[in-house]
Amino acid sequence: MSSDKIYNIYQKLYAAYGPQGWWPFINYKGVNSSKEGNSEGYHIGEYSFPRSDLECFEVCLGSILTQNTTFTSVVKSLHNLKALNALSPKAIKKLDSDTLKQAIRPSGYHNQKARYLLAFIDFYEALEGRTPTRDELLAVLGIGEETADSILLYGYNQLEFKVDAYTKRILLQLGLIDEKAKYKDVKKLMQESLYNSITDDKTLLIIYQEFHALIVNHAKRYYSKKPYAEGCFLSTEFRS
DNA sequence: AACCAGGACGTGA
DNA sequence: TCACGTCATGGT
Repeated sequence: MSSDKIYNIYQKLYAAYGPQGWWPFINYKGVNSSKEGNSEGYHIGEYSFPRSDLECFEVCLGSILTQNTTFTSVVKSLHNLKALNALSPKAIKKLDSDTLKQAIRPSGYHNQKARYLLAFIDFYEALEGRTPTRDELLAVLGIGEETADSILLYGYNQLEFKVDAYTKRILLQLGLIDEKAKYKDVKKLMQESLYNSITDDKTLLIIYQEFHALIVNHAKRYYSKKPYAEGCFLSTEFRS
């Protein structure tokens, strides 16, 4: 049954790569923060994040900035904002438009992402610390399904599985979904499968957070350049 | 030098 | 609904 396959995939990825320590925070310096391919920000094996409203907001910032871009580019943008002392909602709002655009330029789409950030900040401030619903997030300009789930999963510790292009690509390769599978279809498969395997919500949350990170880690190695799945240990086991 | 990156929106069928 | 063009910089 495919529920078992999904959890089995998680176990194999975890066995191969270990805990990933997402979401990365630019001000976090832990003993385990020197993760392969990344130099900072990851809190491997620690799950009490975000530790403040500012860290929650940083997840939101990063989730928007990382749209269709690598996170290393986002880190540059976040450092630019930090240099402007503008990692808070109020401080970003005070920046003049061109300064903001220049700061986030490394992550691409700086014109529309600047608008997205400002739109989100208005929304975020109106929350006054409350956890947003998924529908509320989706109503904000610039927040689609993946970004909403990213914010909820890593910024607010909500049980919302984050599906990205890599997730679809791997599941398609393994024959667990078809090409026309939509975001909600893939999310439903992941969540229902994991729910059948894990009953404890706290454990489930950690798995949601680690699983997506593990998928990205694995996909960067074997699902970035075609032909996909070359050398992928999942592909040789699950397909057939 | 083409291709892809931790996507979302606007438009017209 | 859905397919398609657009948005932009940076790395391989």
